[in-house]
Amino acid sequence: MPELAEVDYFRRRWDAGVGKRVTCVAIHASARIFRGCAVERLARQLPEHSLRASRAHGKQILFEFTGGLWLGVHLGMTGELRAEAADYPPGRHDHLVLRQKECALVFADARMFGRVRFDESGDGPPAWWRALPPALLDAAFTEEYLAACLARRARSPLKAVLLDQAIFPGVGNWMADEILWRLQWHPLIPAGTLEAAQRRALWHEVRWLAENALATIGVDWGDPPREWLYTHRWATGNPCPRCGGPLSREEAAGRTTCWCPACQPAPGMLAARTPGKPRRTGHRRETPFHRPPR
DNA sequence: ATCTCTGTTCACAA
DNA sequence: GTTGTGAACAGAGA
Repeated sequence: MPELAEVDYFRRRWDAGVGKRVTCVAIHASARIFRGCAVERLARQLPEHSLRASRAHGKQILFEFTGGLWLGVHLGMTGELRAEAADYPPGRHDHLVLRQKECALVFADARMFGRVRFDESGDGPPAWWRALPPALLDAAFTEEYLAACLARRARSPLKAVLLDQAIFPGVGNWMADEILWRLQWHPLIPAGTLEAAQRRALWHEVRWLAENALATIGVDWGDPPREWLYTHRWATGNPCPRCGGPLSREEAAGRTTCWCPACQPAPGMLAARTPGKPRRTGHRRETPFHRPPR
């Protein structure tokens, strides 16, 4: 479920516990989400320490505690973070519960593709966090950097490259499809065929979508504007919000991919075209739609 | 019963 | 070194 904006939404669910002390920790110690994690250390060290702050980077989340303790969270496919009442009784999939006097911070994950890390790296974030590539909205995510990444994956379909977390941290299946649809490029065009102007258009589109997804989904789990592909991409044959033609859904780069055959012609027929000005539709959300998490 | 899914990793092939 | 494929992980919902 979670991509960049959803991840940030879930990260903020735990803001309820910032500045507050952890009294005890409840854990499903053998749950798969703790693979490679020092669970016993986590359960022993966290109590009596306070949650200080959190940050997100793509699909990764990092919680900082006093005492130089760090909790890393990846939500996988079905992970979620919630703040519940202090006396909340953990459910079957609530694998990690940090109890505080005021509330209970819960990490739940039915399928357990997610992951929890625990580090005692002191003042600075753990090594794995510092090794993350430039975030999409970071100043280091430059057009030149992007060009170098595309060159390295020149023969891969662009859809596959967009899903590469080492290049586009936080982009998942729906964001990749949204970006391609907005650019009117077919998902299978090779990343190396983009010309300079097209690489620039891609750079702009990626940043635009990251910002605007954070501003809609990231804030309150609201649906993105109807002008986006997002709300239409779930069923084959739904009308393309740009041209009204039927949308296609097929597997590409190992994932179900939705695109408009009319707006995004196949690679053999027409190479990726350069849009004049990047489209700027859907800035505002006309019909606020609030859906509770889960 | 069967299929799908907003993710990642690993083994293996070319 | 790059790229593609399939399996595996594990559960819920249609």
